[in-house]
Amino acid sequence: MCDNGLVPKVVDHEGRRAELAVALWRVALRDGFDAVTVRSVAEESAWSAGALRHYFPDKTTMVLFAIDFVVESVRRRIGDANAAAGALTPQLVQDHLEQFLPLDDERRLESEAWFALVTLAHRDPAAAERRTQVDDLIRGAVESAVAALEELGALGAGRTRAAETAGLHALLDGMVLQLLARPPRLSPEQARDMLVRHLAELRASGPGV
Amino acid sequence: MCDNGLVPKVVDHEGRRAELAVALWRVALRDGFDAVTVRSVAEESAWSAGALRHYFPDKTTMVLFAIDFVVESVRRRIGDANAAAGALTPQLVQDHLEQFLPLDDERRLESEAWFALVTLAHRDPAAAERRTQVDDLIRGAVESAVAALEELGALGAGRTRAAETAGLHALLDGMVLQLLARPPRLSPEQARDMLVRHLAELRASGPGV
DNA sequence: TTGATTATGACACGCCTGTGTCAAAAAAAC
DNA sequence: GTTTTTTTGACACAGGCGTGTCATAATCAA
Repeated sequence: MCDNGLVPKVVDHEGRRAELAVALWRVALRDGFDAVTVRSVAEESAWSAGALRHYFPDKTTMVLFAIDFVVESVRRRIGDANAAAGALTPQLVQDHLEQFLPLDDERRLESEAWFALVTLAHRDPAAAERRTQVDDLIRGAVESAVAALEELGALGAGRTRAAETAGLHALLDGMVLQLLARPPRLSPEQARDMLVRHLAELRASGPGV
Repeated sequence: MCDNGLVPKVVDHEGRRAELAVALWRVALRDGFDAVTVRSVAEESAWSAGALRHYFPDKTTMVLFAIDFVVESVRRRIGDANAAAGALTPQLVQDHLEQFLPLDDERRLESEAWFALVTLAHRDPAAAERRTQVDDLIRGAVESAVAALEELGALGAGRTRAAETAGLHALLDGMVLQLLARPPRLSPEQARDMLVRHLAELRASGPGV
């Protein structure tokens, strides 16, 4: 393309995409996910609608990128926390699991993104596949939390890692849903309490032992 | 209007509305809730789009009616089961709670309706109010289940009705979400097991006792 | 049969959507 | 300044949406 040595204007495509993703989530959180259109994101980001097409071939790609963008930030945060973690303690496990609950603005955005993905997955096969990946990510984090409890000797007799992971995962999903509801059906304090109680529960022997 | 004693043609409005609601859910289950439009419901019900306006002033009213239609059928089914119930047993409590899980086609429709309501409530205040009512209905049913366990002496020491109700409600919501996922993250058998285990858990003493 | 009254549904209007097109602006090497 | 390439964004198009309008069909008492 540049056989003659001329160098064209270059822009940071990835950076621009990230900027657009942020604008998209601003719209989604303010006006609801259905208000996310090519035009609304364009206006929010102060660019023209046509310009968006130079970074995303279509709307679906844009939305999925925005979702991946958030998922990646969650992954990074969790990774950082793991790296910075000192001695394994029950409190650490609790903190680890709380990363998936919308207990502050940052995590509320992430939970909203998760919910948007769940909704989207209901009609779009591509989004459904993405949802499975995200669910696997959460499932893995929950499983490692349960494994940590086991290592700490905080997993009661008669409890299997698989069963407790599945149960805890379902509980977390439900809690997110109720924390996200407007008006909220669960306060952050109640949610934390619920998690504390559940982890304490896992300390005792399982049912039928 | 009928001063001269003439009686115009009469139709069963409520029956027609019910028929349209059924058609709406057929569309929603087959093509996704976003495929529900005035035109698609009209085609599904083999009526003209304009005809629908004679039974619902607008689309929102139609959708909310369809949701209420399902909620009412749930309420009726639960009420019938309660009336027909014999002696209070743990199995009865289990059955009662399973009514809220999408374990067969009928209850899958109901759960889909619930999920559609949750989604809708995210953007529409009227739907949000409806969602609160439905959540209260579920919450009440869960609470009465916990109360039944207490009566049966199947609620361990150190467990409060409020806390266990909230926890069980969140767990159920999460289970529904995972049962509804495609591909399902939870099989009906796993879901039933999870519920059995949770109820058995409630039999034991609570954490910290 | 007739006439009053409602039920019905075809049609069109305006809006918003995603998405192509294409001329103009911008940037960097010469 | 000139030239070449990429970036940019205004514009238009087709399609689907919710929702009004209004002539026609259907119904039943007289």
